[in-house]
Amino acid sequence: MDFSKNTSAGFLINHMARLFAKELQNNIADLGLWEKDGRTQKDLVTRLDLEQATVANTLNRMERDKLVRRVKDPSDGRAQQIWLTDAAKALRDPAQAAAKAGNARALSVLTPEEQTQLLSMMARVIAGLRGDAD
Amino acid sequence: MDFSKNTSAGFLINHMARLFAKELQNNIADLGLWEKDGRTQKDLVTRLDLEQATVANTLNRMERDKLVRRVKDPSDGRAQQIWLTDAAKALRDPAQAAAKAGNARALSVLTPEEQTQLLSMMARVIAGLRGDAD
DNA sequence: TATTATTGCATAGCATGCTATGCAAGTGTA
DNA sequence: TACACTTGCATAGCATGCTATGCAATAATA
Repeated sequence: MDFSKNTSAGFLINHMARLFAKELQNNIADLGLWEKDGRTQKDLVTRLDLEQATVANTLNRMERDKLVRRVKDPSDGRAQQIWLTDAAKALRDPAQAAAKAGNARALSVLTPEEQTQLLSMMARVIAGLRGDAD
Repeated sequence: MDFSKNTSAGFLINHMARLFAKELQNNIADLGLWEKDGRTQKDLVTRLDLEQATVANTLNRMERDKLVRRVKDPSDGRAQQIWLTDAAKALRDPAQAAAKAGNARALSVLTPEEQTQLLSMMARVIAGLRGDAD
C-alpha cells in the first residue's frame, strides 16, 4: 500500500471530514444560534470561522426553509439579528442528541484517552493554522 | 468557552479539513493517477473512496483544464482509461512538494510522536466509519 | 460639514462533495 | 437466441464551502 492515502495528513483529514459529514448531517450554522439567537451575521462568522459569504448563503437557505428570521438591527442599519423560528427550536434537542451519538459512534474505535488526545491535538492544529499561536 | 466548537468531534474535523484545504489546495483526484495513470474511473472511485458521480465531475473539470484525457477501454466498451497529459505530469513534483510542505507546516504544532499518533488515530476512525473493522 | 474610510451584507460564480436517475455495454440464463 | 440483470459512466440538481465585487449605512477626519 504505497498509496499516499494513509500517510498524507491532508487526505486523511478530508476523508475523515467527509465520513463524519455523512454520519452527522451537521447543519453547522445552527450551532452558534442554539446557544443564543438574535446574534448578527458578523457574530456568526467569527464564532464559526466561516467566510461572511458562506454564512450569508447558509442563512438564505435556512430562511428559505423557515429555520431563521432576519430582523434589522435597531441600533445599526447595516446589521441584522438572526432569530430562530419555533420550528428550528423544536429541532434542537433531537439534533444535538443525534450529533452526540454520531460523534460517539465515529470515535468508538478509540479508547476514551485516545479520544481526548485526538480532540485536543485537532484543536491545537486548528489553532496553529489560524495563527492563534503567535 | 462553553461553545461546542472545541468539544464536538464533528465540528473540529470539519474545521480542520477546511483549514487544510486552504493550506494545501488538494486537487485530490490527481493522487491516484500520479502513482500510475491509465486507470479506469471505477478504479479511482475505489481508491479515493469518493462517489462515482463526484469522480466523473472532477474528471470533467480536469479534462476541461487539459489535465487528463479519457480513452475508451479497448477491452470493455463501457469503461475508459484516464491518462494524464504532459501538463499534469509537469505539475506532479511541485504539487507533491507543496502538499508535503503544507502538511508539515499544519502539523508543526505537534511533536513527531503526536503527529504519528494523530495520523494513526485518524486512519482507525476512518476504517471504523467505513466498516472495515467488521 | 463634506469627504473618505470602514463595516455589514448580498450576490455572482466557482470547486468539491453528495444522491437520484438514466443509459449503453457486457453478462447470465431460460 | 431473447430477455433480464449487472456494471461503468454521465447528468441533473442540490449543499456547503470559497473568492471577488458591489452597495448602503456608519464612523472618522480634513
